[in-house]
Amino acid sequence: MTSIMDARRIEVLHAAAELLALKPASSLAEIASHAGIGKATLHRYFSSREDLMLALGYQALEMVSQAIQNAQLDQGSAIEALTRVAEALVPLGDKLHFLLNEPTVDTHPDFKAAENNTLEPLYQLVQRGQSSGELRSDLSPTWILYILNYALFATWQSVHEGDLARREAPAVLMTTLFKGIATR
Amino acid sequence: MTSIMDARRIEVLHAAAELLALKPASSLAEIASHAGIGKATLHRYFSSREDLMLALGYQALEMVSQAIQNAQLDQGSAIEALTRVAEALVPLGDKLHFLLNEPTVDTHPDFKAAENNTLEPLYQLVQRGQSSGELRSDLSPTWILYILNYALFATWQSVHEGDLARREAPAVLMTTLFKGIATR
DNA sequence: ATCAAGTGAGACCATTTTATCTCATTATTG
DNA sequence: CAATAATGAGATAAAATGGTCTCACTTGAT
Repeated sequence: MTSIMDARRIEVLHAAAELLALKPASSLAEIASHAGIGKATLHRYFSSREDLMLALGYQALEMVSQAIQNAQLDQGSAIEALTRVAEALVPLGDKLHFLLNEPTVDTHPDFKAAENNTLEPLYQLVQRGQSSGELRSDLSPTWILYILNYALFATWQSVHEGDLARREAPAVLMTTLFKGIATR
Repeated sequence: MTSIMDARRIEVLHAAAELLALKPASSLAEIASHAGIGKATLHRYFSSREDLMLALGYQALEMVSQAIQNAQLDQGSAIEALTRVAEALVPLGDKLHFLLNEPTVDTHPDFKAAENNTLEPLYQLVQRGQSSGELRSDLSPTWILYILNYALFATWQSVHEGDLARREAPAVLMTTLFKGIATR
């Protein structure tokens, strides 16, 4: 009973994320319509807009978490591991895009903590890269994660805008991130 | 008469940009209040919300344009020139931040053109850097401008969040951008 | 000092959006 | 097949917001 509802909720969340990526100011009516359900049903799943947004946020975190697990961060060099995560994350742009803009989500107290929690493995990966000498040690891990995050957004936007081919996007992202834009 | 009103308008715009950077969904009442004026007066300056947002966008472009002119892009190496622009742009974070999220502004037809227009010198600077061999030629200038833009946002956010000292922000930004996060 | 212009506070209306509720219809389950 | 649960469409209320207007008050120019 709840399991089937959970499955349905997830479908709705994906539809919502998809629409919000295109139009961040979508109303609940639009979201329901885009998900192929009625307003009433949407409210049965998520009691308020904030509730929906929060669920959306946690779902996004869950997807990132999955990507991180699949990437097997402890295998191979730190750079290889980072590349694997990035490659897994780039296609998720649509579903993660709203995380940047939506104030509802990142002002919520618990959410920040959850976010830090799921990003923790990445943090440790960066530290491993610094210890092994692969990554610059004169940059703080926090800053490196920041720039990784925003570079991902740049990639998504660029692909969405048509300035960057989807196939080569991850490679361009990684070489830019690792080697920079200057010739050595 | 109009000149004094123009001056007042500009003050209001700065206050509005400041507030919107903190809370992108601010109502007109909040904006007016934060600017220290009444709702009615705000409407006397800007006849509608869209009007205000657009003025905000053009003001932001104007500030960027000024920064570009002051940076004397044709002087010295491309890297030096880029560094000068970035240093000028970093402190303007608050005023430019909303440019990323606000749909009102970047969907407007004329605005995109104006934006491309004021960014044109930067585009040429990047091309100069590629010709002189300072910047990688296997990256498209468009992509380089994208990543520069988002790296700036990362810097603003990072400074705002307290993770990066304002003084060293430009240097960190530029070395990350030019040399990347990997050890050569 | 006087007069005109501009301003602020808030009432007011129209519109949009969230949220609740009802009810007929459809699925589901036993 | 029958009973029960879930759904969709829409009516409705409640809240928020954009935009207009009035009016008393301040400011500044003459």
